Amino acid sequence: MKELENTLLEKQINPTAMRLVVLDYLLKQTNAVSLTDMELGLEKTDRVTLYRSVKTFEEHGLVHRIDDGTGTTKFALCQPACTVDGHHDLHVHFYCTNCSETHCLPKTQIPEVKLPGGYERQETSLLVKGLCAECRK
Amino acid sequence: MKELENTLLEKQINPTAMRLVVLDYLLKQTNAVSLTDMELGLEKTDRVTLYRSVKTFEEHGLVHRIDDGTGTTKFALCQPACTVDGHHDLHVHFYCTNCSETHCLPKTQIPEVKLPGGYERQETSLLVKGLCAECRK
DNA sequence: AATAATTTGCACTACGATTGCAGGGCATAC
DNA sequence: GTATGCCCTGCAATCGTAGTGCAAATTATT
Ligand SMILES: [Mn+2]
Ligand SMILES: [Mn+2]
Ligand SMILES: [Zn+2]
Ligand SMILES: [Zn+2]
Repeated sequence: MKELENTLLEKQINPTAMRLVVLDYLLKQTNAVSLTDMELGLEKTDRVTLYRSVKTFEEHGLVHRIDDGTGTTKFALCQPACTVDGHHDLHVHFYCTNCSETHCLPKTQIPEVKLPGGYERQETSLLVKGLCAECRK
Repeated sequence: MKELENTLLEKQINPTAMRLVVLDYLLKQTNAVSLTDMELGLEKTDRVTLYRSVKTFEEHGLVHRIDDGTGTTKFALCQPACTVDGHHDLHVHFYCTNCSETHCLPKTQIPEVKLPGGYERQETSLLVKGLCAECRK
């Protein structure tokens, strides 16, 4: 698992046992996951440690947090462009109202929004709710 | 205060004393407000009653809820276009990272987003975080 | 006024997010 | 090899918001 270790090192994250496990888990997901998802998906993990692990990941540009309107924060791995300097990938997120899954749509970028005079943008997030491809079949 | 009463009646909301007070409060706000804001801004109110009042308002197209990423839901009055059939105003919301205020930007509509094949949209929300006009001065 | 329907207030529950702190692991210095 | 310090982990506990159940109060209907 040198691969995993290098991923962390590249983002200047100390590759501890716990963090390697968390990264491994995240790499296997196709949807954004909550802390509870991780807790259930991993053996013998403490919720708070998970919480702090993903927080560290987030601060180093390895994962991004997603607010899908459910009240439970979800997390997903970032595109390579993201660094410790910030998250530089402005893609749309999708929440399926049927299966309750949250997806990143990395190929769907958030369009430019022209703000009224005086406002200064720092971050933008766009969430679409609806039916995912699976649930529409 | 026939005015207030009519506003409620137009949306087919029973104009109780409590609801008139809540509507009056909302009309005076320039920002979106949380339940706690209302609770503090009004005398002698029960949080749960407020909760249910705005819920009713929301269901009848009088207010809309705003998720500004803080974890605390905010509420604001709708544009006239909204009815009991649904909220028909897709404007951008803005959260100021300095003063922590949340604004509706009714003149800034959410642009079209083309979803990948198979996805079906039901709702769209767009949140911009940054500095508001006041805080940038 | 009596009755029925709706609304309100209080108590209590649920749950995710977050903190404090003590103990464990690890690297480095001596 | 042992001591020192720093980072990481796990547990307990707290916080804050959302939400429910039910009885009492209010409002509408007859
Ligand atoms: Mn994403
Ligand atoms: Mn709004
Ligand atoms: Zn789905
Ligand atoms: Zn501001």
